[in-house]
Amino acid sequence: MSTRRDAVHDTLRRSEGFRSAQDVYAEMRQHGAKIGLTTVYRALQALADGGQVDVLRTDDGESVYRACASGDHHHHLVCRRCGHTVEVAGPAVERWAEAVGGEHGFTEITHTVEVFGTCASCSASVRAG
Amino acid sequence: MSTRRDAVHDTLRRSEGFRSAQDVYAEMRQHGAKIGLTTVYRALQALADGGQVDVLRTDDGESVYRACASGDHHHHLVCRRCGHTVEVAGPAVERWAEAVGGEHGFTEITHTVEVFGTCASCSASVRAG
DNA sequence: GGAGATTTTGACAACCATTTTCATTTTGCC
DNA sequence: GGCAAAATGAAAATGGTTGTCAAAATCTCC
Repeated sequence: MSTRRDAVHDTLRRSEGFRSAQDVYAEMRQHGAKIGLTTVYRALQALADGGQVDVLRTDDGESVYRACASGDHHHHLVCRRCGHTVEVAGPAVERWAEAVGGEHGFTEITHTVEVFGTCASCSASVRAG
Repeated sequence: MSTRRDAVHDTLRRSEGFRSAQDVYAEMRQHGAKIGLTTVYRALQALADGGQVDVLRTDDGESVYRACASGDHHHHLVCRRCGHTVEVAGPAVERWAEAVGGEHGFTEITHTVEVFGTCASCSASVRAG
């Protein structure tokens, strides 16, 4: 029903890595879109609730969003310099989390796993400095 | 040097799970401590920087702290109901993170891994109603 | 096509954890 | 004691996010 939500989703899809709400808002305005910050937040939240985008928190507490290729459960390998993100599957980690939880009598196990690093091209440009 | 920082550290040590800064502050005041919120934040930050407490972010963006028994790298199994926390080691996860990063040409790999669940006593009390 | 109900939108204000500011107090040192 | 440096904390500022509410867009039934 909402063109706005789709517009937000599209903007996200065009991005390489995770983007903040403010960021998405700024970009959309720059491209001439008539949309309010409130609506961007609402759209992002709706998309996240519907599982159409992934959310994570930066170190400084900002929520960042990404339209992922895979709808299945997966994790992220994020370049801490340029934000470039690779989706990775980790069956070993899933099993480990379940096992660890089970050992201690925990049920309804969920987990958060994110991997950060410096991607190849960023470490190259740092060396070129 | 600072009695304040120790007091904050002690308060944290007496707690079972992760506590927010506001939380620690409230508790200290309740016990008659003369301390300001600013100082609690500063102490917590210093302790975190020094690796004496672990930090993580709740879903709603609040920072929560915990004085952990182990100074070594470890992860947490947190009860999402009562906050009860178990420290767990996960050599398999460490290796997995390194491997995944390496495969994609990433260097200086770090990772965040947290496991959530409902602990045995909480699921028992839920069943009991 | 249109009146009225319903939903969506967005400018603005409110929230709230966290940080900054800065004047005061405490501490370390001689 | 006296003085400089560090620590403290009350109050104000910050900033991402959420709530409010009136205007605008959309739907619905006739």
